[in-house]
Amino acid sequence: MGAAQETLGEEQPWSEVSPDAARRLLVAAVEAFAERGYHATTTRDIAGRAGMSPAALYIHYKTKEELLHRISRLGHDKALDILRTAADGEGTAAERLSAAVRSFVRWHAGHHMTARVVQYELDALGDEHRTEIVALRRQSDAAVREIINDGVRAGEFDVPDVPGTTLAVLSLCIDVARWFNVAGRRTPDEVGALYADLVLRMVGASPQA
Amino acid sequence: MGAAQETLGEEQPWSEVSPDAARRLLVAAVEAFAERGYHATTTRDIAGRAGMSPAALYIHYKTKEELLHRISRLGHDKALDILRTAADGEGTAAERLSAAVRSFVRWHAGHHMTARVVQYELDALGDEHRTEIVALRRQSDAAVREIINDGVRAGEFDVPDVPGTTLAVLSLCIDVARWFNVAGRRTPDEVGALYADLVLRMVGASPQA
DNA sequence: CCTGAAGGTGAGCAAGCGCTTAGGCAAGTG
DNA sequence: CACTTGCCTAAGCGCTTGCTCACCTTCAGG
Repeated sequence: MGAAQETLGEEQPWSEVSPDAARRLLVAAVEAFAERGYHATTTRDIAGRAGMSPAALYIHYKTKEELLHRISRLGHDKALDILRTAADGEGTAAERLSAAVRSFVRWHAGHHMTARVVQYELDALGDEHRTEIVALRRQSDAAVREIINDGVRAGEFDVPDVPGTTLAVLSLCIDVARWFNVAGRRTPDEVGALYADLVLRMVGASPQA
Repeated sequence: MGAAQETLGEEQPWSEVSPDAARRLLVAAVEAFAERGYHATTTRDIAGRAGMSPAALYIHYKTKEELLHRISRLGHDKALDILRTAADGEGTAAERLSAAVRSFVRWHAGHHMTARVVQYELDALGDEHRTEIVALRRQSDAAVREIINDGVRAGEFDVPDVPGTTLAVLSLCIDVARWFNVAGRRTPDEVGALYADLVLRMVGASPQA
């Protein structure tokens, strides 16, 4: 029940965050936000999980909202990077779409705590921070739509409604963060494989691309 | 920005809730919870939207959590009713699955405020109330799995992983409540039709069932 | 050995929270 | 008429919240 066990699925070291105390606070915040939601989490809880006094938080972050923003920004950067890598990769549209869904889903399952905060606490952000993040999300949407459009143009896919299908594919992947449970029966890899297959069916790709 | 405009998409009268003051409070709570989340909503806000003093809330509901529970219970009852009606209906498995997805999605889009509260504020419930609601959700899962199993048995569907696909179908539909926007380009009917088609593809039904 | 920056603490403030209480008013009943 | 009942409010209690402030410790550089 402690932080250590809960974090097993999240081997990511958040290595880009320094100094060490700031990273420990950020990791603690991810856990707390994921478990109870942003608004139900107190700054005392975050500081306590990081083994510090409540005041220590404000040495490294101006406000509680800035902590959320940092998490959201890093998470969206990572998510967008995953999708762009797949979109810009080699291979047929089906192969790239499959790879995109597989790695995107694997990230959402393997880092489901981070992903939950990233995907479901968007409107806890302040106005400026939210518009910044929304811009990143539009880029994610564009990356997926790009692959699907390629597939349609190449005759690989049969998609009557490209924007709608793009939305559905992303929605399907994102919602993994809501239901995925480390104690469940499926590994992130298995869910990724299942979802890649389902998405190829959604776009009408010939089976087993 | 007032309550009236926001509620346009939700013509549902919550007719099962009486007396009138209790219903007004419940509608106000749905709006507030959907916009800001359960924890970020204050009892003063709810009472204010209903045109009452903060104390009036406690004449009709014991706690703020009881309000959430009532909303969640009514919403889950409605959602389960939609799925069971489709599952128990006439026609091929493809027709029943299509009808289930279409009406389930239409409800999530048309009542997206209620649905958002119902689907995304589950762990704000107290322990007892949550287990009660989780039981209802398992029944929803069973209803969808039943249709898919029927289709597989009849040779209509090609589904390698029935539990996983069931989960994905429900997940896809539920997430509509997160992104659907009344100001957006799509009507609930259009989203329902699109999603019914996508789901039939996911289960490998022959096109246009 | 002194100094100043960096990183931490304990105590606590102002504001806002969920919820309670005492009491008021209108309608229905003997 | 008196009295009860149902619904509502004004005031406010006890507590928690995000955040601040005065102060302490550690340690590198001159």
